[in-house]
Amino acid sequence: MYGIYMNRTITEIQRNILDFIIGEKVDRGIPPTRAEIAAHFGYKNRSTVQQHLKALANKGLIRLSRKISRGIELTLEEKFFIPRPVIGEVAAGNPLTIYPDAIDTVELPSIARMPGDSFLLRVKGDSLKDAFIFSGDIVIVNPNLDPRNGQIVAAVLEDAAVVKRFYRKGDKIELVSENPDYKPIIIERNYSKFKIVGVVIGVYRSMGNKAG
Amino acid sequence: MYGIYMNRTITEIQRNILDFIIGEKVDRGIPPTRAEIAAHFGYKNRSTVQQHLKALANKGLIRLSRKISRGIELTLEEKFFIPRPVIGEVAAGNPLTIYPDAIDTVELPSIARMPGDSFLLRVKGDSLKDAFIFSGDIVIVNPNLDPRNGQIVAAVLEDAAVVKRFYRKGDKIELVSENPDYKPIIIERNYSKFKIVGVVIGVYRSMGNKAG
DNA sequence: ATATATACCATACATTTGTATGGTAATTTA
DNA sequence: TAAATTACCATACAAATGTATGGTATATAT
Repeated sequence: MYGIYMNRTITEIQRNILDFIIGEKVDRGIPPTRAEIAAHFGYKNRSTVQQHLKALANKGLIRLSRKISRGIELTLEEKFFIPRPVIGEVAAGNPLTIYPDAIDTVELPSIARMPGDSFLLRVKGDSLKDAFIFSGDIVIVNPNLDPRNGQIVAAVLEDAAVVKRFYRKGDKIELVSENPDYKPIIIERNYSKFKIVGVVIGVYRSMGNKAG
Repeated sequence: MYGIYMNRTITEIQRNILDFIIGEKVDRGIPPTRAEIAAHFGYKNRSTVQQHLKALANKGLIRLSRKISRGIELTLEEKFFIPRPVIGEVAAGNPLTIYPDAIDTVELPSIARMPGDSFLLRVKGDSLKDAFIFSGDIVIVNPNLDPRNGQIVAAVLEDAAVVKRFYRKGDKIELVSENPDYKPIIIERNYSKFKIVGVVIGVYRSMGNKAG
């Protein structure tokens, strides 16, 4: 509509720079300066970076606030959604296999700033429906927390992953579904093929276009 | 107003500066510089700001990255949660009044980066429970979208706010609860005290400590 | 009474930062 | 073939930035 035709394809170098900017925003909380980008990629001056940034801006992927340090805004998906890898699907009902690589990406709101080592899992199954977690929801898992009784955790059990409520009972660990259709999983103390992956600290559900 | 002297508590001025930093991070995506803070509060130089920042850093509320522009890190809640104002409570059941100021803050994951003009509402009531939105959930409202039939919207009706499913039927707009206990609200075409606030694009629920 | 925290001001300075201009070279597009 | 685009380089500069020092004044704590 507006005379300028936007070429949306970006080069590999531009892609790498964009990824670096996103990574810095996510991990450090602030976008990088030209100098920081140049240092990261080994450029000897900032002009090279500036040209790549202008290219990215022309293609509509970022917006540069003039004269503002670190003034790089992401315009991905109308500035609102950022693709995040979903590293696996996790059974709220019966265990499902975790895939070695990310199975998918989900468009989390740019709200969805993940801290360094947290990750996302998509829930399959309905065993947690009484905890208001449903099939298709994205759970945010923090691997740095020790689970307390009653919290919902993600755990790996024989190369499969589950999301269930956690209870420690003496020597044993009990993983309980909220849904009475599923029986608790009881893990003995010295069972080796079991590992708590992290604590579910949040649930996100996109309301997309679908009705409900 | 000069408060009670206490080493660990922060003063009102420090609180205001902290709020401004959080707001800038949330709204603009980047923390402010000393100069920007000074301009906002009417200080004539940056040294005043620097002293307040040092006070905040001494009290553990922020961390200052030396020589890094905009290098203000929030250390709230282990860097993971950021308080966001909840501008009102919204009835999924019957309308509730919107308060002139933020009624509360909710600790969204720092994941929770909101775009400039989107906002959060906490849902009260159970009229949307069949859409899996429950009392206490935080809905993310994008005011820049035009609602389509079947989408869940936030609307203001005579100074109260509701979250309901939207249907346009000829001249009328129908706001439907998922829960059959509540009757649809029907708005005539030229009814002036009605306004669509935005489309609910996501739901976030923190899993806190509680077992629920 | 003395030390400390708060709350502003002014001045100063070495770096950093965004930005511009101009150059070389390879590649892609029209 | 000509014109862009991409991908680097070097140099330059005004403005912005973090930071420090020192001053004045008030309020609080020991």
